[in-house]
Amino acid sequence: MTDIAAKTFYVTTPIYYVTAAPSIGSAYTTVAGDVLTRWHRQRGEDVWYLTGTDEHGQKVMRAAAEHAMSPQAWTDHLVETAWRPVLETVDVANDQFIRTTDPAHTKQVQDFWVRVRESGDVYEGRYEGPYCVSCEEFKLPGDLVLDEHGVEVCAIHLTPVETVSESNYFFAMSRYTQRLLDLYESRPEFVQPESARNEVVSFVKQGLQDLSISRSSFDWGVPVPWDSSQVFYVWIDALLNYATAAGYGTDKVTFDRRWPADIHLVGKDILRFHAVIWPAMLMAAGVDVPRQVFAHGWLLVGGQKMSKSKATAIAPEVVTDHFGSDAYRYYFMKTIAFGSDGSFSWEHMSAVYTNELANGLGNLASRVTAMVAKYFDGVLPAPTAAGEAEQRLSDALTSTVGAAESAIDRVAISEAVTAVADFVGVVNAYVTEQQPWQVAKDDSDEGRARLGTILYAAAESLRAIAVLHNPVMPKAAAALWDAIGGQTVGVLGEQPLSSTGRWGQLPPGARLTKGAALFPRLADDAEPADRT
RNA sequence: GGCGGGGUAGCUCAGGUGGUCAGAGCACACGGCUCAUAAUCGUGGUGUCGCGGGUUCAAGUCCCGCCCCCGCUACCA
Repeated sequence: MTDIAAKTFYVTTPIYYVTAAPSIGSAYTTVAGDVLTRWHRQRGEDVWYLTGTDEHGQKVMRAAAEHAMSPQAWTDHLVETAWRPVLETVDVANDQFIRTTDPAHTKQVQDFWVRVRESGDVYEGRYEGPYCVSCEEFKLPGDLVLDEHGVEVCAIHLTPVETVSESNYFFAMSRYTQRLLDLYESRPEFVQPESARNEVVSFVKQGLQDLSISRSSFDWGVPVPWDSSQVFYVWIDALLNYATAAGYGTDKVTFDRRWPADIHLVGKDILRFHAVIWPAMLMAAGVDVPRQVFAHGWLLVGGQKMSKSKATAIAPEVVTDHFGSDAYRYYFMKTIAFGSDGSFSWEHMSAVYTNELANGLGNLASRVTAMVAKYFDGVLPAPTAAGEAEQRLSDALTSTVGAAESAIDRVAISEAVTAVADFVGVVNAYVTEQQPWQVAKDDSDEGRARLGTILYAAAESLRAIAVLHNPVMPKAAAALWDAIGGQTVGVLGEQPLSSTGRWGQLPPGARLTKGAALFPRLADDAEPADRT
């Protein structure tokens, strides 16, 4: 990790829009990024994990007004009471938290666009669209409904909309249509998964229009430096966070090392901004585009997309209060194929917790440490009588590590977690088949040797499981590491994943302790009535 | 309307290029074991693979038509 030449890995979450508090959906994205972060970090890479908040724009202004607060006071409040705390709720180890209201960011946004303007890709034009006088804002086609006379009216006020135009600055994005198509073509991994890539390509193939990048109808945004009557359109400011956070324009050495970002994790609702507008902006400024934009799916609750307006949004702490952060992370990472939509239900989560964590991993750790305590006074015996069964176990571990590592490389997080979970099952079966409690009845040297070998193999397997699960369940992995005397091997977080499969790392003589249950059985599995 | 994804066991889902592809996990049933968090291990699946045609010796797997669900089809984020 101190190797200066270590491979770098820069991963980002979206900058979350602070109109409300985080739900399990945003925490899902953040956890995914955290798992990738911890995984790559444990490979010895120089990882940087960025998350943060998007705080400008009309909607934030409006949300603030509804709470009788200034936009700045509102975002300060929400960031400090909700968005930063949720990182702890789901146990995320980000390196940086950027707010788009940070002066360091806004300054670079301005410089960036001055540069693009000087290169000739920004021009003044007029934005024209349907405008509702009562709402005092431009409307989108979807915001309009037809009245009984077939006239388009504002869906809120049911009054006719006017066609209004305002003077804005435009980014000549249309010039980048072909370069973007070339990008998607030459680097298929740029947008993933495949379904997301298809949508982006078909969208861009229609031909891109230029993008209005400033607004003059409100002032909660980054001021346009060459025209004080305008602020930048929120996305045009927000997307730049990924670069400004990495030192764009301020710290060349750092920026050159981190950029381009290895992966931007985004929900599929904001895919286009990241896969079309963002690379076009970077091209215009002569900056490398990121290596990958990965769109994950929706969290479905009761078969429907979770939604705040439908009151189906669930606060992460409602789940973690009951199941804990490790189980939260495990559940979402393992049961949902990353990139696909996924179902969440309290019942399913309870089942997964009980079967896989309490009865599976937790109980395995419990039975192994209990037997080492019972038969060897807590001191790990040497494996002096290893045979075919141990070889098979060791082989299973090797293939588990290989499968998990390759899955992470494909951002197939659930496959990686599943591989490790399956190995837990293999170890449980090994213990049951070897029947150490029967072997323990044999007091001969051979019997003792065999018993010691079985328990060693089981403990050594737990060692690997702790290392492999560490990126996903840091707290439980640490507790397990502690229980098997892992400190005799080293610091858990510094165990290289690549060599986890090397058998025999836990030294005989290590002290094992049966501590508290890793995942206690949960008595009351009823879903809290108030989930928001 | 166009484009893309999907409709497979009670539930959640796997099933490139057609022939052990009719599967996994959960749930359920039975059996074993007793070290362990009443945990664990083993065994058990006769499902019209959305509907109707077609191609083929052989089709969830290819072709045609149809039904249903979801996403995208640009400046809310």
